[in-house]
Amino acid sequence: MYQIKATEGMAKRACFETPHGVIETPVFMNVGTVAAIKGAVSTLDLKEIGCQVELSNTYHLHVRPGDTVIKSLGGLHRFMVWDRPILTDSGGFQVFSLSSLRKIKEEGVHFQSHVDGRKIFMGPEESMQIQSNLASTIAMAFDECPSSKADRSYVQNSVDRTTRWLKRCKAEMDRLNALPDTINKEQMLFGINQGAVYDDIRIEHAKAITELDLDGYAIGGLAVGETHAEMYRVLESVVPYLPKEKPTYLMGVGTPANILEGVERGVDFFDCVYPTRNGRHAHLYTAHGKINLFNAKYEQDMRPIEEGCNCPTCRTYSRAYIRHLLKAKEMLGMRLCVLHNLYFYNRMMEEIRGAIEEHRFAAYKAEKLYQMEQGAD
RNA sequence: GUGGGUAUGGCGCAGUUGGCUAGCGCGCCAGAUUGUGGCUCUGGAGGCCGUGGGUUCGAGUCCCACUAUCCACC
Repeated sequence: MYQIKATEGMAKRACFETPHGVIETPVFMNVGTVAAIKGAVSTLDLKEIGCQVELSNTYHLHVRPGDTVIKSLGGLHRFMVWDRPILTDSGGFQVFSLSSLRKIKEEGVHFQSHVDGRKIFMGPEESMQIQSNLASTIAMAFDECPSSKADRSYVQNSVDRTTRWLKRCKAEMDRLNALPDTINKEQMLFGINQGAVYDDIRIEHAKAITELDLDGYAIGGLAVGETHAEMYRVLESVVPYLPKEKPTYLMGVGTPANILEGVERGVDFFDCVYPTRNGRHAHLYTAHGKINLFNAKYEQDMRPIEEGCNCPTCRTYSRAYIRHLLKAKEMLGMRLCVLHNLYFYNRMMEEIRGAIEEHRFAAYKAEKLYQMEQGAD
């Protein structure tokens, strides 16, 4: 059940009810691919920094420890001790990101495991079965994410196949949810729109997938090499063709600025590896832009990462100390940085929700972008 | 004390029978990174080749002395 509480232009402030609790949108989902937020961050930490939804990956968990193992242990929620919503990505993106290790066919994709090299086959049915075993709150459809450089005919063929795959996903999900030994019989399914930067292909695809009446719709295949202008244009073209009574999810995006632009164009869900990956590599987000703690100028800087930030890291430690930890490759350094970055993202989403509720999102966005462009010291 | 080895950017090393603006790894400095392979990639700074002399058109490369350091022996 998706309920809109306020709107401002295309921007929406809504509540999305799930079997694992309500998701307040717009929301940023914290990425924990292998059922772990990289950087020694626990699910207890996630609660402290305001995470609503955790995101894990079908392909990675299938390879290790195995979805049947997780099912026998009671599902992903119990396994990682997280009682809030979990969204599992379908493995479709790995068709793109592990492109040197796979072959795409009509029935599905043959992978070579990145861990031990063994052969793995994943098609729509397999992806749904794995996600059902993981018992995540929201399962993503198994799709192909074509390269932003792919030519028109390749993209058209790929998108047509993704539509056929989606129908198989839906049928398999319905079948699995009806089985007696399925852990989460209310598992939801989101479809994924593709079409690279070809607006007309995107729109036709959006029309085709919305006929299936799924629980939500994602826009995939963006932020994979195209320009920001192209990404925003595609959003403006496609979002109007997605149902307004369902959540819209922009996959893999993005920077704080990307998120503000996405919210303005009607997106409810976001996820991105930036706060975690950049945190591990000393890139920290602040209201005044990104800082690189590896820079020598922070060697004796006793200020917190961000003045006024209420995250566990900024309440306690200095830039100088964290820089030292990172330089010494101490795990604590990564952990403190990832905590700060995730807190930053989650807090920004909270501010965005408040701004839309009070119909001042446009002003909030302009102010936020202006501040970030000023640069931090 | 004797014999032998080694001295090249912060550290560890390459530098062919002497020949163009002396390289490499790590580190350092800076930048990239968008449904995560704890990565990866891209730039940059930094060396009068231990010191002094010699041979030569030309020496990091050859010769002599000195200094430092390592190993073995007394």
